[in-house]
Amino acid sequence: MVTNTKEKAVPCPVTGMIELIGGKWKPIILYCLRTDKRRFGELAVRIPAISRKVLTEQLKELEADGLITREQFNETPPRVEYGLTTLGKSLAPVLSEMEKWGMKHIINKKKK
Amino acid sequence: MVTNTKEKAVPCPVTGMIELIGGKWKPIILYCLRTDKRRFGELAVRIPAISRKVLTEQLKELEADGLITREQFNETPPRVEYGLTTLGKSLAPVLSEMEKWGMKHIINKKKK
DNA sequence: CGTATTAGTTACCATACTGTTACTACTATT
DNA sequence: AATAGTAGTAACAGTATGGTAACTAATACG
Repeated sequence: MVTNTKEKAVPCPVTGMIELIGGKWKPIILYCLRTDKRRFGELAVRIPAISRKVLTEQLKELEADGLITREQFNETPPRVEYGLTTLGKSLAPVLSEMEKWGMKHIINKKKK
Repeated sequence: MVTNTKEKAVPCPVTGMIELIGGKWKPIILYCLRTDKRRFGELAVRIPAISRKVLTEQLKELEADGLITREQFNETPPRVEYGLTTLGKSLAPVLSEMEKWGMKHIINKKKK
């Protein structure tokens, strides 16, 4: 975004943020991981609307962007745990504000 | 999102929020309107990467969702001003957190 | 032996999203 | 008379995103 039309374009911090977590699912996945590490199957249960394929893709992207960690245990059946990196944890205030807003303006309205 | 796997699915506040402002452009548009009302052309200049068609669409959706107002002046050449509604203004803390995060973790990293 | 479990992958398809180009109406300016 | 400016719209095209179903490996259980 250009913040001053008379000067050069300035990279917008909001734009940069959207590029990282802008997907339909990423904020939800991060929100789901905010307190604990979770296994792939756990995430799938907690976010029922997402397909496993898309969940895999989103997790890969989040890992590539350094927001989450992936820990694989070579057991049978296999076990994988996802958790937040320091960078991922630093998103907490953002997610928390989103949660607050959603609680106030969406959840309450639906009850009417 | 299901917040407790043993009970029924609970609507996730983050999910609801994403549905409203989850697009690639909506947070940026709202961020752009956070301080002042702006004309269509102004928005187009400040967000150069968006096409006019998509800008029109996104503005319509935001208006339909009650987040922004549209004021049309029947002059020649025509003038239209967009601004935030009370609901739109209530998003300020969310956008502000996004801005802070972006400043810290994206803008600074690019300078390296 | 047949089935269940976990965390995926692969192939294929449908829809959503985004972009480009050209066009509108009306007036002021050159 | 031609051009510029505003805020779009219409038609069309391409890309991105998301979904389904079938399949994998290794072991445990009945």
